[in-house]
Amino acid sequence: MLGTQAAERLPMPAPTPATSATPARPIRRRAGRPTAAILDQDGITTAALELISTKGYDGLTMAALARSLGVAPSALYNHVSSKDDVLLLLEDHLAAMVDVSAFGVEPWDSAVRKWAWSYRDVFSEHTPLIPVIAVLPVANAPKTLAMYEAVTAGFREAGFPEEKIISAIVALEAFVFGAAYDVTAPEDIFDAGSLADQVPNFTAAVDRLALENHPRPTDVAFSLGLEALITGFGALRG
Amino acid sequence: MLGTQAAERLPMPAPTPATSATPARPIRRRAGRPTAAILDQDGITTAALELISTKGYDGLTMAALARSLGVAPSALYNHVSSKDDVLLLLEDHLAAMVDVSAFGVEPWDSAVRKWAWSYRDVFSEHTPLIPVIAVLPVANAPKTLAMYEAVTAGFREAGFPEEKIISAIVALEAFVFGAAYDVTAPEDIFDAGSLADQVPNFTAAVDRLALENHPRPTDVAFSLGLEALITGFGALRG
DNA sequence: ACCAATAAATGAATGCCATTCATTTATATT
DNA sequence: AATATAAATGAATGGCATTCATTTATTGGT
Repeated sequence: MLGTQAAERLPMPAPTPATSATPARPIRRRAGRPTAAILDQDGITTAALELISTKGYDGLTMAALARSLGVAPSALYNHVSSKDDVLLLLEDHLAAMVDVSAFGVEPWDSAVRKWAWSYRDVFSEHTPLIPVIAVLPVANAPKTLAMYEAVTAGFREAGFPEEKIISAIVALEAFVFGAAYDVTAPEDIFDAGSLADQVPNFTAAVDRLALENHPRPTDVAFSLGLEALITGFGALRG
Repeated sequence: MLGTQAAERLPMPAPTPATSATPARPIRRRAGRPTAAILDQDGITTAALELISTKGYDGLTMAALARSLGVAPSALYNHVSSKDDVLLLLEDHLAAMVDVSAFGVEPWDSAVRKWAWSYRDVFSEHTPLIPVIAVLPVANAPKTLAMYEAVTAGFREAGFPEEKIISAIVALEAFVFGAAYDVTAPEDIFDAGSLADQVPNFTAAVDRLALENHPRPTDVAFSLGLEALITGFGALRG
């Protein structure tokens, strides 16, 4: 789907008739306004996601992005103001993938649970966006705003005191973002190595957790914290 | 101009390692092993912190760091393997500033409270380190390890079930890191701007919180979440 | 139907960045 | 005394985001 969309935007033959069926890279297009616009923000977002999924965030450079779209790097700047702007587009796209469907339908606690888990899952694959989100005014991210609206409405309907709704969402979000980082941590992150004998309590606790043989320790920690937050916040409802 | 080191233009003498009697403004040092080593990891860490406090993390470049120490950029690589290595040194230095003194002295809940608040306060000034911490094996960070040891011991002494200690700490840490980002957010981050009428519940909740007129909304959210976590985890103690 | 303005592309800079490398030389080791 | 090592220098290297002058097809006004 991604490749298809990008390919459809490629002008087939402009100066020299191209015989190749799949001109993935080096079409030489002459400068000047093309018959139809090649780029737009949706296409850039889609191409960026595709690039990230294959090359990771290290591979997301303006040059690589332009190349995947069959365009010169400078052409991108007619549609985004900076690379941060691209990250903003990505963030808003991903916000729309977070599951808020249970709010107003299921009980408050299970709606929060679904939201938080999906929120964490979506952004654990995109942690480089988190520093951007933290500083991003929501006014520039309509889908993110829509997510907040759904969650806020769910809290209100559940009888949450109005003046605490935003604080509770912010706290849950903080936990979600931190937990998203935790997902990316290497398995042996808590291996103390040669210093193990200097931290006996810590080493024992790490070993003890390993004995439980959980498939994903990060999920255990997330569940533990999330349930505590849900229980604590649930008590605030009137 | 490119070749001449800018040490002469330094407005203030660089913080030099205690072991070095090197003049603050070396005019032109010839290549080769100096009488006494100019650089070491402590000096690099101190200079990096100073640089960050004046120029921010954007100003923390290997070139700027070298300049503040009065050496060539390449000299740094005799003492650190990469810029990420510098960030690691910073992280470990900061971990030692986190307050774990209450564990084993005060009741468990107030010890956790003090730890979490100071942890957040320390790293809210250093959020660019958070992505590094998340992937950093603790074996390379002795002071960080010492912090974990103190916290783990405190949990055990408080009667926390051994197999849940690490998960609880990980969850608390996730919340702390996320909250550290939140501290850096601009005040008007939740201003929906022209889209306000499309998100009435959200806008109302934001306005309602503003009515409370708290000095720092971020602190209200942090307190709300932290107290829920402390209450929830406290119930796990045997 | 012309003509000016605009939008959207090109490619060639620009300047910054982390990192590497050959070289130098004072000190430490044998 | 000879040699090895540690720690510095300065000159690349390659990658990066971004800017700018230029080109040209389309649009909108008269």
